[in-house]
Amino acid sequence: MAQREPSNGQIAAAFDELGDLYELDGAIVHRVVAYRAAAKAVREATVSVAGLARQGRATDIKGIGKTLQEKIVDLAETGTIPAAERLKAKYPPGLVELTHLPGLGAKRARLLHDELGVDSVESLRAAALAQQVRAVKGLGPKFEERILQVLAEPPEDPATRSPARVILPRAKEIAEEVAGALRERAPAGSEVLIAGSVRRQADSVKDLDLVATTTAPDQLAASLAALEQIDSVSSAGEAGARGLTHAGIPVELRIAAPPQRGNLLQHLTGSGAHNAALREVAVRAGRHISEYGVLDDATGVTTTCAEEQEVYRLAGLPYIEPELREDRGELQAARDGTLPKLITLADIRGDLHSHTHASDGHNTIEEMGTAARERGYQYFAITDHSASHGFGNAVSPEQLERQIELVAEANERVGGIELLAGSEVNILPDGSLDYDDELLARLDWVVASVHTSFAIGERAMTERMITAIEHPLVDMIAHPTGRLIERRAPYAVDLDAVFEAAARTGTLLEINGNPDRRDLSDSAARAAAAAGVTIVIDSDAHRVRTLENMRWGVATARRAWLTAGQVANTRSLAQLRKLRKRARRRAG
DNA sequence: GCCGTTTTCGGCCCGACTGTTTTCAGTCG
Repeated sequence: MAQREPSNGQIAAAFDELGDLYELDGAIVHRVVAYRAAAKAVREATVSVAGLARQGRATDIKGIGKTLQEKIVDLAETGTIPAAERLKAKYPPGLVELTHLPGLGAKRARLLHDELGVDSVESLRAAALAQQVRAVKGLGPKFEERILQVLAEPPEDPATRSPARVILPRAKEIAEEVAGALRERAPAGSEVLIAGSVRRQADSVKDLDLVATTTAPDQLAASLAALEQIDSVSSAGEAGARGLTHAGIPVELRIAAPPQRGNLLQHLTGSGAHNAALREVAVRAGRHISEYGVLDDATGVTTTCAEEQEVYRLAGLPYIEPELREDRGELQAARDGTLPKLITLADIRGDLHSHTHASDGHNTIEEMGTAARERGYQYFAITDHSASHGFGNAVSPEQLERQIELVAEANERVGGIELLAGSEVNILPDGSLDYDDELLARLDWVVASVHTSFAIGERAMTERMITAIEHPLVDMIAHPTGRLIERRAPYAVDLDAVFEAAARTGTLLEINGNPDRRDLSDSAARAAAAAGVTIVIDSDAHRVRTLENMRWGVATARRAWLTAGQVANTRSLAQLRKLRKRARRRAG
């Protein structure tokens, strides 16, 4: 193959762009929506969609049909999509950019183009300043003013439309502060609940959604402006209020009468795609779901629901957990009765990835072990970095031997929990490890992971990972894709091949609970489990406080549809030990 | 352009807000 395969990100971007172009061209909205849905599906895919398309299997992905599969093949073989080239010749790139401005969409961009020859941010600004925009039929002075305001907005380029997303713990913390402050100001009996992507426990969040029930809606909505977390409020009434935190995160507060609490909570929890799909299911059953109730076609009666369960029941479905509401097959599973019983934090019986001040952690073995015991764990692995970590405080082989003794001593002193002597060993670029086998064989728990040389290319990285996975003494691979949420993309690696090797060898793959990582991701962990891989959820704690990160790993596991049975560290230590490769080998 | 407990054709959520309108179109979530 002469040409490098387009990445999933590149394919998704091409579909988003093609959607924008078709929208400018006046295509029916469903076609445009189909492109955007396909872009999202490709972006979430864990394997090379270009590779799938070449084999004719991209249509297995929901949202990709024969036409889009052909376009992916075109993109892979020629570097472009003919339809996109044709449309790009028709509409200048600046025009597409205009459709991303707030308040402007395809229709108005096209109108400005046809009437005034506007084809860029610059020419739009000039037309608005010359008061030509207000003269266009259908537009007016208010719209023109708004345009100038939008174009003047510092500091970001208004055309990039990329509001910073906040990782989940930060978003959750602010949401809880705002909700708590609202509760304090609300009359007795009021309720303030967190909805939206925070409730779905997404990797990151772009706005905060709150649902309140109260007897004094005007008063509650007005009180949002008075909160110390809130910078400004753009609207407030009995239906709710919208504001901006000092960190620039939009907050939407919606208020319902108590009997409609379930309808509004369901609506505002989303996701948008889940709600749209749920409402389609309901329509087929002759019902119409909105945030106000469920309208029955046959009787003309709208039923309100105090609880979300009731909304789903009226759609003919069992309750669906918030973490599953991403339109990733949950409605089908609900109908078929195959929704998983999701793992919870309470199912976790041990943590198998942690650091002490022997490497880059901040507490002693004893402090970490005691804190783990206080969390109710039965076992806890100390896995400091190996010799070639490269970020200081590397543990030499001699130091690791000493560490094994220290863990054994701490185990005596702490009591009530089994401390395991382990290591997080570097996977070198050729797939080898940086301790010798004799030393590794003495450890209770061997974690291997990549910390250097991320950009060696997909083939080399895949071979590197598989070599480590096939190592008989490696129990688990930590943070298998190296991603950092909102900061660093996963390194190029063939996850299908990694999952196959892990399943074949009985090597466990981690969901790392560090909220910047959550690696494997939800969709990758789901694919891994489907491939027969057993998952471990860890905190990767570097101090006592971050043992708490286990919860973000569990959140990702829930979004990955995982049950307790698919996660190794929900088992007793005796059962966990039987899972280890070396035990399986002995058992034959 | 996708998809199938009605379907290989004919559908494809629901409502708020804004600004332009005189009954609605466009945009947004």
